Amino acid sequence: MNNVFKALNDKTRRDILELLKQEDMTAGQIADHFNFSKPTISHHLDLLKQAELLTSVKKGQFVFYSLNTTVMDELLKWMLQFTADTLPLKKKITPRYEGK
Amino acid sequence: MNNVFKALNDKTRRDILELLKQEDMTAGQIADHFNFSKPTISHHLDLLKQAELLTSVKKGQFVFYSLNTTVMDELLKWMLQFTADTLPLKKKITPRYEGK
DNA sequence: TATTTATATTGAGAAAAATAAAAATATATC
DNA sequence: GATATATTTTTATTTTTCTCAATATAAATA
Repeated sequence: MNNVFKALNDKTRRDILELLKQEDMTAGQIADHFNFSKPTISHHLDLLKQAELLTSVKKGQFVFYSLNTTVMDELLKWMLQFTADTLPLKKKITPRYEGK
Repeated sequence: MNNVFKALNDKTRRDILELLKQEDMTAGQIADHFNFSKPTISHHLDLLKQAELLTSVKKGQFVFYSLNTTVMDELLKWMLQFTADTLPLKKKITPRYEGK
């Protein structure tokens, strides 16, 4: 769980995800969209893979990256506990102390 | 947006959110749930506030913290673009290269 | 009123972790 | 063998996390 937030806690990595939303791409193609060196992008891709937000398949000399939506689905579930609709039973302590 | 992931990228801070899911609590009550010093928890609370995941109200000598669900709602929306259901139009490049 | 007690935050500094890039390495293609 | 693609390793810098000490503010009490 921690790995996911760590992976998402970076604009470049979120942009990579947005890129791959449209189509699968090679590491090189992805790197071409950014002003970072290829090793840097490679590192970002690695973090996204560690978080299982991406999968990769090697085809010859290329490595194709694809979105893996299952982790996002899990994250979504986690997040749903904190939405307004899911918290109607919440005890509100604060009002009790408002008298003073 | 970046602040939210930064704030969520820590187990302690996520645990704080889970605590406040049940009821509002003072900084001290929150700190009592962890094996960290009060200043440490205070810093975590500050980060959560910066990310607008929490609100705080001072009542006398106490500071009550509450969940703020609106940011989670926004995050949820962002995340929905990456779920399987939302990506049916995706161009799949990979298969094209599978021949070799 | 002055002083003590309770709650909470702020700031300084140290240890640990993350970030970015260059250089080196690995692997596949021509 | 030479070239292209991609990752790994190394290194320097920055950021994060944590605690201690000090500060701020409110409440209780002598």
